[in-house]
Amino acid sequence: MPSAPCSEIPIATISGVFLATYSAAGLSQLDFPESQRASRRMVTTNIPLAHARWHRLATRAVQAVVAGREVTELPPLDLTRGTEFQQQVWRALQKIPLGQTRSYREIAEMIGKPNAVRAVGGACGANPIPLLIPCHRVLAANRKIGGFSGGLDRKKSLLEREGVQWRT
DNA sequence: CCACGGTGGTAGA
DNA sequence: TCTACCACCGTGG
Repeated sequence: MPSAPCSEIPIATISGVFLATYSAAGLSQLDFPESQRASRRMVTTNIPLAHARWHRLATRAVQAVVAGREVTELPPLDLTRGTEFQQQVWRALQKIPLGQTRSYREIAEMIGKPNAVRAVGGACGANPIPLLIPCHRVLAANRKIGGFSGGLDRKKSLLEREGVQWRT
């Protein structure tokens, strides 16, 4: 029995070609078009049926977020690569509705660690599935843009499409 | 250990 | 408002 390999499959959007990675448990990673990983992508052949099914959902979901539309259905997300703390943060991020934002402090409070504010920032930066785990909807407490590992320009355009305002 | 963040709150100019 | 300074805490080396 071959151990289940990961599939890497591109997702074409109006903002470039992302790269989705699937494990046996679900979507495990999403890379930005300009990332090394996305540009060096190998074409995965013999894609398992489960991965193909998840990919259809992931494709629609990524295209929706990029366009500022509501996500209807997500594939299962495999977050097991993260630490316990990171997984808590990532789950909290998933609760932020389209068009809304939270501060790093509010996320820290949501997971019951009100003082772990900076660590929350770190966990956001380690988010393996940006867009679908909407770390772009986290702003600084003063309502300024904050940071974004995928590039601030991308964060800004995502927020713009969702109709979110921030302070310059 | 130590150093480093996608922070936040305070103080003073 | 802007700057400087520091407490805070999870990660990775």
